[in-house]
Amino acid sequence: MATERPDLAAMLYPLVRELIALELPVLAAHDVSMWGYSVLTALDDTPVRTQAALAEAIGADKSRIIGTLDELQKAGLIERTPDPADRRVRLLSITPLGRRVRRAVRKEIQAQEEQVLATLAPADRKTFLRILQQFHASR
Amino acid sequence: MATERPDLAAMLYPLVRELIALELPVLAAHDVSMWGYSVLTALDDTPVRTQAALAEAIGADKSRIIGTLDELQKAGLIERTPDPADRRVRLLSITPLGRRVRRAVRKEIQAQEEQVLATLAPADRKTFLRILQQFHASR
DNA sequence: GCTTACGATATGCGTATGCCTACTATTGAT
DNA sequence: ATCAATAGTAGGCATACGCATATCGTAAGC
Repeated sequence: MATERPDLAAMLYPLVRELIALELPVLAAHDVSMWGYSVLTALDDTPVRTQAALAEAIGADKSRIIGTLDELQKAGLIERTPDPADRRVRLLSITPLGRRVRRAVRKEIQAQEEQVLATLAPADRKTFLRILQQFHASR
Repeated sequence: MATERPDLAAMLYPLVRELIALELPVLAAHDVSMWGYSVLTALDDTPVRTQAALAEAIGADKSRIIGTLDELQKAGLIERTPDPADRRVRLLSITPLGRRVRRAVRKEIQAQEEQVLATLAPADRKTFLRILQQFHASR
């Protein structure tokens, strides 16, 4: 049976808070919002998609995502092209600039994350990352 | 060097979202808010404290925590007694009822968490929990 | 052709958040 | 005795969120 321990959320939430605090300055330096970065990440990993599908994929609200897309488009980081096959649909794609920004941001963010990961023993660090990727891939 | 991987927050946040979704019905069933549960947990683990210290401990706003304390007090889950030594201070303590509620909630929450933890191999599960507790204890 | 369904968009509502100010009672130092 | 600092409390303000609804153009089945 389980040993006495705090709830998972109680342990994870402060960690996430700390990680977000580490991310914010990086995002601000690149003029990208959290949602914007989330969109760039999703588009870089999976090229085209409808906006509704994108919203669902990143856990955002379908109607609230539009301002984010507007900003990204205006900054030249993504493109919204009407689908010739279904003119209701806007095909989303990341631009080369968007890709560069996304990767630069990710690199800096992961550098910040070292402050957290460095506290783990090498074997633990490896296991931890593997488990998280497993969770991430399975949902 | 680091293998290509999503950001920690990108992997952790969906997980936390899922865990919170599992918690909410449990909390609702016991008529306790998330902040309320957070307060009960803090007080059960460390008996007395001033409200300001409590707020800081659970990462809440000093002024926004008051409604939560009012509710908990009204429900008989905590007590606020003036400190005889410094009458500005209200000493906070969890009541026996509060303790029972907190522990019942935690038990049910951790039962829900099994849906997440059960996907891990036994060794991974053990390591994962150990790492999280390590993070949790270190901040 | 007409009706129904769907994608993108805009907007409103209720609520929660972080941050900040102000007020009262009380303390502690001068 | 006076004054600055502190704990708890209350409230305002700007922002963000999830949820719901409405509109408009388009698509597809009948």
